[in-house]
Amino acid sequence: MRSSHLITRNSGVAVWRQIADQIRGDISAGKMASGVRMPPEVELATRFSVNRHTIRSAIAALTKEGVLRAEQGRGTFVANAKKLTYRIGERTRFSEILSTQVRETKGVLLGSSLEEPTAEVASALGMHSGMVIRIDTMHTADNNPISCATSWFDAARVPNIIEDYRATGSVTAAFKRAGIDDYLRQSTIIGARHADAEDLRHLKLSPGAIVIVATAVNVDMDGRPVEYATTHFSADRMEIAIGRQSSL
Amino acid sequence: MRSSHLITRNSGVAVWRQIADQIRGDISAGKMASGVRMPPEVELATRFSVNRHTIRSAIAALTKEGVLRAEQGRGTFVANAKKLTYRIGERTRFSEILSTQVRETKGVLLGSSLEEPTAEVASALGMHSGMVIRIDTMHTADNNPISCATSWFDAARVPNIIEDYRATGSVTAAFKRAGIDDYLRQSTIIGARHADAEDLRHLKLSPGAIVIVATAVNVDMDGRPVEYATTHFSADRMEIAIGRQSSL
DNA sequence: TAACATTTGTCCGTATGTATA
DNA sequence: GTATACATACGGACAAATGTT
Repeated sequence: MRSSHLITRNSGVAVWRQIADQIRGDISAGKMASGVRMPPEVELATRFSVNRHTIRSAIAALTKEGVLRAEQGRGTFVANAKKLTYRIGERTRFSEILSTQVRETKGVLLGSSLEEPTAEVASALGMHSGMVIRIDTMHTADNNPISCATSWFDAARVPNIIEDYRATGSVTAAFKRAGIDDYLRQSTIIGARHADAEDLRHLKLSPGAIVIVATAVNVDMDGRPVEYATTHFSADRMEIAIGRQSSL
Repeated sequence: MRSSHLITRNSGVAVWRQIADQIRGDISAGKMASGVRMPPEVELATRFSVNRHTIRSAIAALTKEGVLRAEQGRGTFVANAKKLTYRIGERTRFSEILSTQVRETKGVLLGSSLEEPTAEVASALGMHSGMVIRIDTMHTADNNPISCATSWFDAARVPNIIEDYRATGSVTAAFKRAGIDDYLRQSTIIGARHADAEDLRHLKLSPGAIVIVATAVNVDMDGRPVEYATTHFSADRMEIAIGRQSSL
């Protein structure tokens, strides 16, 4: 399809990192299945037209990330596997979406605060006065970190959301305790950027990694906004799907 | 909100490039309006905790990209502007989506071929036999490149798609000529990755840049697939929206 | 067992790029 | 602009582990 082993020099991005990014991309795009043996270092070196040591730097970085696994005398193998798919629709529930793809999902509360809403947050939540509760969370699938999020709620509407989330590890469950039995996804805006320092720490990524940023508004059954959230997904572990069915 | 002027060292990404990426991101996120004067170099240097020479390297790179504009004796100014929003729904038409945000959009045919479909393409188009036509296209908004795409079509269904696209610069218009008056977006899968060499060339990006990859299936009014396409958007110039209305 | 090819791991030195003072 | 320290990339040589003949 679309594969060019081209390296740009003097670009501020080290050659070993460009190669590592390309290999990681190929793996997470499914071009090399889990457990498959990589071509030997010398072959990769000629393919990318670089020194073997440069290939070794790239492999070392990917080994540290857990994407590859090198064995002396035998070769280097693909350790990681396929991407998860996060399907966005009217009913978007984190654990439900992934339940068919992984054994277990978990949500952890990283921090929280009661704060004055910014114009953006107030507008998204349709608020004219009052405070908002902000919670920072991190989510894992089968104990692999896949996303971290910041959510804002109207403090008057769900005053106990912090405690409820900590107890349940789920916004859906926390909403139920606050009397919000159901809610719908009103809008989602999707972008992508380099992972920042926080992303690197929470998602266990290495610098230069990419995160998909989804900014969403959830509304109750009367159409009133109840949650405004931005979620950062590791682009190597997750893709977003829209529409009725997968085409792949 | 979420802004850390944090730099990761020894990551394979030069500090000047990390700073350039961050400034470019801030600009396209709308944090600095078009035409605004940048803070002086010394201030940026203290803000990022780096040497002034390093800031100069970052600014030089962004000037070369056209994101900033340096004026003799006056200072450095933001040349570029806000992100465009690509709203995905049942009726997704490239030029219609952007018509309210830009003056003019254009589609250019980069290349085309008649080929044996891969399993992925055949499955997406619901084909069991026959050849597919592949076209590579590039799209601009007000003469700025914002996306490039590869599309596949059933050759038996739209045999003249290449000529028709070249003449009209639009899939919608080319479909009309083939008797397909209307079509709907069935599914979209969204991911993000580093720009490859082709992306860099077509979208005029610099290495390390990020592209949003949207893989879509369009169906005719009878629900039969008519187009399978993967589009690469520059993540700095575009974001994807889903749902009824923007929340921002 | 032994010899051999293959592949990863480690060491040397050298030139250039990056970042600081 | 100059000087210094470190990261990056290259070239070569050899050691260590593995599998095969």
